[in-house]
Amino acid sequence: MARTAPRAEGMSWTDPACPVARTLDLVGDRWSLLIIRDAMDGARAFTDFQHRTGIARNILTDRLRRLVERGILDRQTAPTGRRQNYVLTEAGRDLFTVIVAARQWGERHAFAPAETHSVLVDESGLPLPELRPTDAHGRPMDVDTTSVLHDR
Amino acid sequence: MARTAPRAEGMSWTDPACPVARTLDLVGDRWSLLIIRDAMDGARAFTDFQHRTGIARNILTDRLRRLVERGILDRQTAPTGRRQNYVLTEAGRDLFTVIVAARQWGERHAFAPAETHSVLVDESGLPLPELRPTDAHGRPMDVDTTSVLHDR
DNA sequence: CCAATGAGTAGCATATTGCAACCAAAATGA
DNA sequence: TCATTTTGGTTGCAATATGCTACTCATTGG
Repeated sequence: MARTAPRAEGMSWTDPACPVARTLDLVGDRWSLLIIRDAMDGARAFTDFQHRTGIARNILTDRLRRLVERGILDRQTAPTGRRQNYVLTEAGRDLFTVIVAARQWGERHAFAPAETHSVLVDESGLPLPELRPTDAHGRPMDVDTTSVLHDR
Repeated sequence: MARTAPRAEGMSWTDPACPVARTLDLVGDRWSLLIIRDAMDGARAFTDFQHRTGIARNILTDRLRRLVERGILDRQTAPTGRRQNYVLTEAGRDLFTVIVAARQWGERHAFAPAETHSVLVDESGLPLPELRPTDAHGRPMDVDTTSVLHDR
């Protein structure tokens, strides 16, 4: 599989050298990650996404088209004819880690102690442990034990 | 430290039960995560953020204010007088995992093979290994080996 | 046949962003 | 000392993006 930058022509990057900025250019709007979240949770059809997110339909049309262009969703016309299915590509499925990180941060910081929320569980029903960046030896890393090399 | 939902009054959640949606409501706009990225990389002053991101100044003013309101940045007036410093709170620093996940996805999927990009390294200069969600026993998890419990 | 569903489009109103100019206090520097 | 620059904004206006409502047009299901 050829690995190419999925930049639909005409698109320009906010900060061409920064992977964080590129990711945000591709999926960093108000709705894209929620659409991807729902795709991961089984949504396939246009109306699935519309009902789960509550997004305006013209915007949904546009976001689905952009996500397809950008190689994150694949649009397949169902054999039955008119129905369209939007399924995650490999790049889309790989956003799982980003979604999990966002989910876990939200659980820790965006809920009052008494509030309940949905939970991500493994096949035996246990919640996933918290993601943690580490160095090559498995030692936990954070903001002040890492740095960004801006050259090369 | 009291753990309260940082919802500045008047704010309403896109999907109150979903931690992903709440995270996006708090930092999911075009600029907030880039501001946080720069804060993690040493930016403190208004003009630091303005130069690194290239964001319009009125929007920067607004985003900094919102991030402070939402408990992600702390605004401190430097002893010297006029200068303001925006520093990450504990919740802000905890977004490290989200930034790392976004960065690594971008490295994998938003660059052509020949392109170069900045790199996140540990104290000995080695790039951080890739984050991977696992279950309680350390087995790698992905989209189809997990599910979201919407109740509770 | 008739109603409902799926996947959109079109037109308009509102909200959000971006740009350029302006401003005042503090620090700098000649 | 006194002008200039830096810092951290604010204001007004233009350009974009988003959302709401109504309309299509082809299938399905009964």
